[in-house]
Amino acid sequence: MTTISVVLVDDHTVVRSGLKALLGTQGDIAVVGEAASGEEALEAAQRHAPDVVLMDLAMGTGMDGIEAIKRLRQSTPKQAIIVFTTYDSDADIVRAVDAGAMGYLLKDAAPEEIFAAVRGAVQGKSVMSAPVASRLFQQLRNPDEILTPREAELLSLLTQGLSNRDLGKRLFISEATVKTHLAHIYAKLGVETRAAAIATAIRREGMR
Amino acid sequence: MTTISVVLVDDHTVVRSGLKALLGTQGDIAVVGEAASGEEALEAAQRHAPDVVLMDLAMGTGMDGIEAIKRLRQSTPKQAIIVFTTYDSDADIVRAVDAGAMGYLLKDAAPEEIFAAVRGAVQGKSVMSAPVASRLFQQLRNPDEILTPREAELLSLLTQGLSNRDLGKRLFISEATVKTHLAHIYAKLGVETRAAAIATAIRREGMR
DNA sequence: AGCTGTATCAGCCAAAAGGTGGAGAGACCA
DNA sequence: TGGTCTCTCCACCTTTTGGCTGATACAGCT
Repeated sequence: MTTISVVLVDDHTVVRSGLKALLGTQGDIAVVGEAASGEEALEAAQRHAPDVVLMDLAMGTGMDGIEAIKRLRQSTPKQAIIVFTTYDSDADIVRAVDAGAMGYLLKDAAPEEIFAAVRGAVQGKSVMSAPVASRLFQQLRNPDEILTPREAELLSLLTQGLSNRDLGKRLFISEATVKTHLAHIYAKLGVETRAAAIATAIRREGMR
Repeated sequence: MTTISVVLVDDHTVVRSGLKALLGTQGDIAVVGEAASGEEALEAAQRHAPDVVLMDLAMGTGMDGIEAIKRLRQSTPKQAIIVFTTYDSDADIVRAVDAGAMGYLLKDAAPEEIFAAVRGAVQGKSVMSAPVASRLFQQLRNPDEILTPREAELLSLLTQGLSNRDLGKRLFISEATVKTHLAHIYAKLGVETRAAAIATAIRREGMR
C-alpha cells in the first residue's frame, strides 16, 4: 500500500489545520502541502505533485475555487480534485463537476467520509456527501426544475428587489406576464413567496 | 501563569479539530471539551467549567449560536464567550454582542489573532477581527442605521423567506408588531420593500 | 400536421404586505 | 423626574402579490 499524498487548499488556517490533524491520523494519507488561495494552489500542486487536492470553493480574494480547478486540470491533469466546502449550492456543484472535480464534500462531513473520499479519488471513484448527491440526483430526475432563460433573467432581477411593475418595465412585458413567469419560478424552486424565492436564489443558486 | 481552559463549539468536525491543533501548540491554553451543537455546548460548559467558550454561530440543526450564548450567560455567567464564525454580518454581530459575547472572530483569522482573543477574554478584554471592528465602528458613526437586536433578529429570519405571520409566530409577537419592526428595518436599510430588504441583507450584510 | 416548450397577455379574487398615526410599558440615563 | 429608546400592539386603508383559469403565438421536433 502506497501513501496517498494530499495538498490542502483553503483560505482558513483553522480548516487546513483541522484537515491536517484528521488526515494525519491515517497511516496511508500524508499532507504534503498547503495553500491559502487559488494562485498558491497551482504553485503547490506543481511543486508537490500530490495524488489528491482537497479544495475549498470560496477563497477570500483572487481566483475562486472553480477557476483554480479548471487550471489544475490543465496544468496537472493526473491529480484528483475533491471539493471541500460549506454550502451545497446547486450552481456550485454543477460548475465544480463541470470544471473537473472528482468529489464534493461538505464541511460538516464526518472524518470517515473525508478519508473515504481521498482514498476513492486516487482510484478514480467520485465520492460526494449525501446532500450533494441527492441534489444532483434530483436535478437529473427533475428536468422540470430547470429555469428557462427568460425565467432566469427575471429571477436575477427579482433578487435585486424589484416589484412586479418594475420587472415588467425592465423586461418590456406586461405585469401579467411577470406574474406568470413568477408562478413558474416559484413552482420550480419549490417556494411559495417571492421572499423565499429571493432567499433561495441568492443562497442556493449562487446568484449575487 | 495558569492554564486557560477552552471548550469548542462547532458543528464541523474539521474546524474543531483545527482549533484543537492550533490551540494545542500554545502552552497556556488547553482544550478541555468539544460540542457540535448548542445543546451539547450547554452540557459541556457545565461539565468542564472552562474559562472560555469558542463558538460558531451557525449550527446545522437545533439551537443556533445566539440562543446558545444567551443560555450560557445564564447558566455559567463567568465563562467568556468568543464567537468564531465565517461571516461578518452586521445583524449577527449586534445580536451576538447583545447576547453577551466577549469577542467576535472570523474563521479566516490568523492563529495569533485567535490566541490573543482567548487570552484577552479571560482578562475581560473583548477582541474582534478587523473587519468586524470596522463594521461596528461604521455603525457607531451612523446611529440612524443601527438595527436594534430585535430588528436584527427579525431581519435574520426575514432573509429565510418567512411571511409576516410566520415571523410573528416564530418571535411570539403579533403581526402588527412584525409590521412595525419591518417598517423600521426598511427605513434603516434604505429600502421600500421586503424583497429589497432581503437582497440588501444577504448581499451587503453577508447573511446566509 | 401535430406535439411540446416557451413567451406573451387577461381577468378575477383572496391574501399578504405596506403606509399612517397613535399608544402603552419597561429600561436606561442624565 | 423627565427624556429617550425599545418593544409591543391596534385600526384603517391602499397597494402588491399570489392562485386560478384560460388564451394566443411562435419555434423546433417528429
